Amino acid sequence: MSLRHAILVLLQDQEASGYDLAREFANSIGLVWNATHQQIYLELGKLNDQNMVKFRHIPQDGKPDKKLYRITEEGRDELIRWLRKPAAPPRIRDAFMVKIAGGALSDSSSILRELDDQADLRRERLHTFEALAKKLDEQGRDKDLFTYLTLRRGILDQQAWLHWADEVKTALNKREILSTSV
Amino acid sequence: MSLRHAILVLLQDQEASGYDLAREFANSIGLVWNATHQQIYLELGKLNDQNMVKFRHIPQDGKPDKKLYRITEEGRDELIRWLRKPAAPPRIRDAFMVKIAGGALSDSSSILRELDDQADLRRERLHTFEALAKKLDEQGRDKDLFTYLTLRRGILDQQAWLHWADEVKTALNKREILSTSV
DNA sequence: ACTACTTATTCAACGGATTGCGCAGCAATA
DNA sequence: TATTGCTGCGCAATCCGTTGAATAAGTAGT
Repeated sequence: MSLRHAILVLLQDQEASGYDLAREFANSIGLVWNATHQQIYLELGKLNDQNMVKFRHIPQDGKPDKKLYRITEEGRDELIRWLRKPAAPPRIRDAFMVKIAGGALSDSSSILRELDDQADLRRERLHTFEALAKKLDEQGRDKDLFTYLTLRRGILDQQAWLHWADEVKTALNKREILSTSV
Repeated sequence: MSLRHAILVLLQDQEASGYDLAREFANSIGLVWNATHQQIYLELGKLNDQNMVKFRHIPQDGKPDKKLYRITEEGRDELIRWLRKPAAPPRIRDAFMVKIAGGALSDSSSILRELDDQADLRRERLHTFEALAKKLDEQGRDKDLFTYLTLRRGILDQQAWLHWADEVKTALNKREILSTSV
């Protein structure tokens, strides 16, 4: 229910087009909430219908025209109202973990292979988050404290995941050795 | 796309009714995938239409009748096929984190209040997970290794979250002091 | 010259998920 | 006695999200 609110948060700082927002969802906010461009354009349409945002048409040459959206008073009110009431706990839907839970059916080797792939992804994310956090830290992080804290969340999350992956590896290896030695 | 597979994983070990499954989704598997009873009954219906599961009707007295589902050959094949192909990365949708990212609008006190509420929840979960993991460990965890590893994932996740919460608290307190001393 | 990518928006179809409701009887508690 | 809670199943409306595609013009690379 709160793609709308994520959008309103982004529009808080600056006027932006749907395309701009889509890029931010692929980066910064994507850490915390993700959405495709189709969803974003749709939601912007609804927000506009409800007068939470308004836009102006910007003709461009060389590039297609765009619509620059900005948040309205109503939008800001709605956002503040939403911020005040407690957030619903995130619903967890992790397909890879379902595989682990049902792991007795797979063979260890295929689990380990996928684990490594996922670990590569996580490690990559970890590095980009760390680089961004470091940059913020050098600029004095108080200015963008909340961006910094969001990044920290991402960093700790990846680290915990990678740590877990190590546990899985050692557990599966130990098991492999036991079963082959019998 | 894989509520169905989570259900098949559960039906792997034992015959179960929709109600039983709903309870497991609230506990064990819920750690990793959650679903309401409506979704589960609906999905069981579809799985039955596709011959992935079959059921027998159990009349009960004192309690309403129930349908005990079990997995079929086709169901097991489908599950194995699914296990073989790589899982899509989970999409992140954390409303509370959206609030943090847009935290500049809220006052620190309301953020801290909600942070504490969430932390209570996480701490509670941590304890139940730890208790379950300990129990499994004592029974020799190799039998239920994958359940154990799933629990470990939950434990590390809660710990990382709580650690992050501490960071947020100290950061916001420091900031509070700075702003009030000026 | 051809391919691929970037900027920019939108539509249509489908499937997944949520919300809300309804039925039904038993057990326990206030 | 009234209310709440547990066991058990299901339907319908709506909303949210995904997939796939179309359009259009510029730029960068092989």
